[in-house]
Amino acid sequence: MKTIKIITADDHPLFLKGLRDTLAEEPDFEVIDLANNGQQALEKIEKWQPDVATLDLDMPILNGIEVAKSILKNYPNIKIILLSMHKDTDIIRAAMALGIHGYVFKDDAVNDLVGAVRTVFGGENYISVDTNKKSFFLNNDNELIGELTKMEKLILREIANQKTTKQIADEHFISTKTVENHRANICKKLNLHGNNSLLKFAIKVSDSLV
Amino acid sequence: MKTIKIITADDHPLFLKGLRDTLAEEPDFEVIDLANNGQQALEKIEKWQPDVATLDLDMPILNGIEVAKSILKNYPNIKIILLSMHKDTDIIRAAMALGIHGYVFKDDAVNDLVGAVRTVFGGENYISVDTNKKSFFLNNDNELIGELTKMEKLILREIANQKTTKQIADEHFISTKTVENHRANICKKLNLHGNNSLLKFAIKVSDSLV
DNA sequence: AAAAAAATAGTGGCTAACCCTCATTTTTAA
DNA sequence: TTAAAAATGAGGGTTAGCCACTATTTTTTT
Repeated sequence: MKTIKIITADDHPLFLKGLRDTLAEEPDFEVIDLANNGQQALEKIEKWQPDVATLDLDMPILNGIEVAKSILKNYPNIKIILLSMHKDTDIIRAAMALGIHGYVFKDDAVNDLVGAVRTVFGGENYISVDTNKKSFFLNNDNELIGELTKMEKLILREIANQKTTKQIADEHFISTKTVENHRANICKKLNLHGNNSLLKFAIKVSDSLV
Repeated sequence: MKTIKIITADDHPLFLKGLRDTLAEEPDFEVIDLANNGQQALEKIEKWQPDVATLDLDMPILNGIEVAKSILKNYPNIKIILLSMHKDTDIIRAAMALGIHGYVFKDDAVNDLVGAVRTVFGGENYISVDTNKKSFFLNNDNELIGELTKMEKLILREIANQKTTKQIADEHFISTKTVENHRANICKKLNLHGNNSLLKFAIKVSDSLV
């Protein structure tokens, strides 16, 4: 039986140990290397070419999304599972839109991770949520953030960085009205409505905006 | 040789597993029970009367500080080690002032926890020293949050959950004006000014709100 | 070169959040 | 059992973001 080669990255040593031990309990899994941050994860994944990489979302230097982007682009055969504290639909949607294969909540990791590794290794996607929610995500074809233009992404990042419309306008030498138009267009594309909805969204997905 | 009896509490199963495994590797340590939240921790500590209890700071129902207070008051012989993500000097100072015996950063837990258990069991206090780690974890948001009243914390949580003033008012059967007053008082206590500053803050620290 | 998309800028209206002040009742603590 | 703290409620004002339009210039694509 072929073993599934895995590389695991997390910046909390104890969590990393827990992940490694959980995975190592499976006889057909082989944790070939570990990483403490995104940069190291990228290097080790490129060096070892594992079957599956499990990446923490919040890591120093490079976060999980940034590592995933690079891997997905250069090594499309390597399956990526993202681990996160956040059970946030918007972040999950953004991650899956990037082409990440699995999304596991850290709270559920001890139960779900082994299944997630087998699932993505088999070529399917895995999201650890209640089944009713799962179907919603898998059927959702909206690429959302991916549909934004360069300027719209820039402004979304600025909003996530707590900038006001006026600040953004001043710093980029454009009219506040232009910024407002971009805001409106972003809201339309992302189906956001109501008071401060864009600000809320921007802050929530700020990890995913690179 | 007498074994050191330990109870460990953490709301993240994988972290809890990591802690248990780390402690269980020591031949003279005995992890007699585990807990997933503060309430359970309190019950199990009272039931088993361990030598040492390691408590996560951020746990649902009761946080580590609250559990520690109760234990220290009723069972002064049980040693308490607090585990936290936050390298916040004010929190550490507050914890040690309460009479807590050890304070270990989760980042360093895999290296420091065994030593911490031996040290506090021997009757001394233990604080895991900041090695070369990232200083951006040092923020005083949590200290400020501690000064909020129950109602203010509740409303801050609701704001972090994307609720509007009207929604909060309706769901708790109080006037929107009351909610607005609480918002204003929270802003004062936290030194927040300007448009949507409270919303931004609430979303930012939503992980720390227990 | 023409068409499409993106970036630019504006008018005007609306609402939620912020900000200040004040007052009453309830709960907690000294 | 008082005094302090917390929770409740309100008036009145400012502002930033949302919303629905229209319109010109620049860039990209076909």
